[in-house]
Amino acid sequence: MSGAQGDAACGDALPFAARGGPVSHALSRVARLHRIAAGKLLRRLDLYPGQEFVMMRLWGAGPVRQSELIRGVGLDPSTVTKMLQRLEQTGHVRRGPDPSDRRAVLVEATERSCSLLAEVTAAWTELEEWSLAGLEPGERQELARLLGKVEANLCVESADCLLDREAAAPGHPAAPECAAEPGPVPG
Amino acid sequence: MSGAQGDAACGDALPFAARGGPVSHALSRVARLHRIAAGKLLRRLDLYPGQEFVMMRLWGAGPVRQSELIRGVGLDPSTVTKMLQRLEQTGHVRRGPDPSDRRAVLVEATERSCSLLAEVTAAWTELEEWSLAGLEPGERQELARLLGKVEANLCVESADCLLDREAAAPGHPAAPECAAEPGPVPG
DNA sequence: CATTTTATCTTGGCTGGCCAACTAATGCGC
DNA sequence: GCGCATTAGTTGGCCAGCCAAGATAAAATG
Repeated sequence: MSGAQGDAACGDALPFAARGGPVSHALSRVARLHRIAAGKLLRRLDLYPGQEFVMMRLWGAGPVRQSELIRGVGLDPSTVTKMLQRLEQTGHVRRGPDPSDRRAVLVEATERSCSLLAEVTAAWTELEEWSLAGLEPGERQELARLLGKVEANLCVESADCLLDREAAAPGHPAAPECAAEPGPVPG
Repeated sequence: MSGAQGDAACGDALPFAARGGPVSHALSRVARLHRIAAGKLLRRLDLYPGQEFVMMRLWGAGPVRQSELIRGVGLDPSTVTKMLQRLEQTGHVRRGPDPSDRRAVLVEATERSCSLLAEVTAAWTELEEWSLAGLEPGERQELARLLGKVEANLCVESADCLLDREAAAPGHPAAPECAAEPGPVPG
């Protein structure tokens, strides 16, 4: 500090929301709050925010190539690698080599993790309902639609985005619980 | 892996978008893409995504108490501390003790950083326009409104959110460039 | 005045997430 | 067969961001 340089109030206090763009700014804040809320819900499930997306991809699918998983969640490969290392360490995930391609890695959810499926789904539902409280069905749909357009816009440049991966695939009833064949778990 | 344990496909492949909630999921993806896009724009300005918000608070204000800054951006104090340490190291920010309260720290933008104001503002505008391409004015407004509602919803529980901090503060014309009076710096 | 409470940072530790650079295995072309 | 590009994953480095715990200084309280 030491005063010798004079302060640097460049221009004075704009309303803040008026510079740049209200939507971008609101988006950042909402996303942060949303993530924090998700974190609180996931905490008791021994999951960190972000891991849910990976697990959701694994539940409901058998062993999956890591590359496919990466494409699915749309994150950086290194991010997924580290996340999987942690998920493996916490026992939510099992990894192994792919016999048909020795550089690939197969990933699958552990049986233990299956017990979380329902809870994570519930948490998501709760969070969704929470976030959208007071919004009418039409508004929710509109919000989803607008977010979709924004995502499409941002996608064009970002290069690595999913977009239209499961847009099709209509209503599976699908048991929310771990309904799959339990498969013999050797003692 | 080794197949001996039986796979753990809990339930089968839901449409994914159908579980939890489409908005929450879309929100996460959009936020991520948005942040990446912001990062690309900020990169050349020697800023990392997130720092913009802090700098925006500093530009347009003289020396600010760190605690006030923290309240303003709504982040964790430790986050802001570290961010400021880096911003100080990169010369964007200057910090010094508050003579009137020796545990407080005063923060201000450096003159050097002032040259970024316009560029950051431009980047935000560009990003905003980019994200919202193809959306009509009505849609943009609607999106902002809906995001606002969601933020309000998430705010109630999050405890540390801003919301209505500068809702007041009417139109400062305010030069977008470093216009401020050089003013005496304490110390 | 002494004690306790509160406010203001700071540090350490951990995750998510990115990029850049690297290894290893597969494929393709010659 | 040999060599080169592509693909798959990993590692290291860095930053944002959180929480929990600690150090100081100010304020409240006895």
